[in-house]
Formats: sequence, structure tokens, C-alpha cells
Amino acid sequence: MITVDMRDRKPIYEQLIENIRTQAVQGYLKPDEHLPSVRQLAAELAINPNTIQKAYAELERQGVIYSLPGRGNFISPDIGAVAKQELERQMRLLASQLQQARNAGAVKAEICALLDAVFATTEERKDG
Amino acid sequence: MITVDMRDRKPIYEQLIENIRTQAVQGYLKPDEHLPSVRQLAAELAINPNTIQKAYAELERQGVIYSLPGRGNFISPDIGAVAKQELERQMRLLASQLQQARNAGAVKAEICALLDAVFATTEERKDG
DNA sequence: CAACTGTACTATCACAAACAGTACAGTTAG
DNA sequence: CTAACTGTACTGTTTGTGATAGTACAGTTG
Repeated sequence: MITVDMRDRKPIYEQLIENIRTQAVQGYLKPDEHLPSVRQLAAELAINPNTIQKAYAELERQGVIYSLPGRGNFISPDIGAVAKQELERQMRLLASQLQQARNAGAVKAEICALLDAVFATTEERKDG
Repeated sequence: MITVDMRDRKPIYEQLIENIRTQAVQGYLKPDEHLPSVRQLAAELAINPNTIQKAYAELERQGVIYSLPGRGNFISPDIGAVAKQELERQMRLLASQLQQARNAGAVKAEICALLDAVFATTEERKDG
């Protein structure tokens, strides 16, 4: 399910990009799966078609999806490269956040406990 | 040293808030230390005094600094509460980032290695 | 042919960040 | 006291970006 949060400070088109890329990388959206059309998704989410188009264009540039003019947008059949790149990006963000936490006075033991807790969870996709 | 990065997407006044709060919490800025005046810091950073004022006002609201009209702005003598709050905030951000990394396919072992690396470093304040 | 699709425009609106300028009261060194 | 600082509070204006609105055109499909 593709969703957006209007209360979020992050721009809608960026939310869409991250949302769809994440679902594609994790396999929730299958290769060659047909995405909602620009106009249809705009209607569902009650936002402007131009905003959807902007997100789709960027996703195509990133190799997450491909478009067939007149037919629609589809999940890229080989998102392996995207997945690898996304993992590297997340690890860089994590390294930065670990440093920030340490600077704020976090101790290694507490972080280890947090790490265990996160990886003990069966459920996934719990942002916050 | 108080700095801002004009290329950063984050607003200048938010950069100032985080920069000064971090330095205060970590002790780089001592309690009751005299901060640069609104006009002086604006001149040094080549930005508008109103932007400095906005950051100082928010820092006072957060309890990081206090102001004496006609005298200047000073680091709060008791930033313990601020430090505690900041640590909790960083741990929440870290939890979120750990979940994101896991969702992207990160494995526990790699994160442990990263954690060791960060806490093995003697140097601090390496954002990025 | 009709109803879809992606794509490409232009124009406008809304909002926040930042800038510009002015004003006034408190503080301090001379 | 005066001059030069200080914080603080305004009122505007500018600027950039996100989002909207509307139109247009070519390709696809039933």
C-alpha cells in the first residue's frame, strides 16, 4: 500500500520515492509489477498528478522502476543494484547516527541492548 | 566555533540551534559563557541578525541558554536536563535508524562491527 | 473510436526561510 | 551624561520550493 503523511515535514514526492523504493527493495512490490497510473494514484491519495509524476520520474532515474509510454510504470526487474546501494546508504546513515548518539553521551552497552531488541523483533517495517 | 553550511538543506537557524546545543551539552561551551552577540555573530557568519535571534530565542526556550537584555546571551549553568533530553532524543533516532538499516537488509554482525569501530575511535564530533 | 496511459509544458498559489530596515529599552565603558 | 554596545520587537519584502491547476499531445488498448 502506497501512502503519504501530510503532517510530515518531508515533501510528498520524497515520501513517495522512499516508500516505493523501500517496498521494491524488500519485495513487497514484485519485479515488472504494474504501478498505479499517475492519475489514479493521485486520485487515491488526493494529491496532484504532477506530484506523482515527479516521484515516478525520480524513481526511474534511480533504476527502481521503468516506464512504457502509453502503458504505465513498472517495477524494475533487476533491483539488486538498487538494493545494494540502498543498504550502503542506510549503513552510512547508521554510522552517522551512532556517532551522534555517542557524542550525546550514549554508552556502548545501551546501544547493544537496543540493537538486540531491534533484531529480536519478528515484525518489520516499524519506522518511527 | 559556531558554523553553518549554506549548502545544507537544513535551515540556517536549525543548524545554529543544533550546533550550539551540541557544544553546550558536550562542554565545549562552558556554563555562563558569553555567546557572540546577535549582530556580531551575524556579521561573522555573513547572515541576517534576525536569523541569529530566531535561533537564540529557541535555544532559550529549550533551556540551553539564558539572555540578559542589554548584556547578552549566556550558556545555561544547568544543562543537565537538556543533556538528558538530548540523549533520549538521539537514542530514539538511533532506534529508528537501526530499524531502517535492518529493513534495508543489514545484518546484526555488520552493525556490531560498525558499533565497535565508532566506539573504538578516540576522536569525537565526527558527523557525516 | 473511446478511454486509457506517460510526458511536457505554463501559470499560479502557499508557505517558510531569509533578508532589510527601523525602533526602543537596558547595560556599560569612557 | 554620552556613546556604543546589548536584546527584543516589530513591519515589510524577497526568494525558493512544494504543490496545485489546467492544457496539450503522442502512444496503447479494448
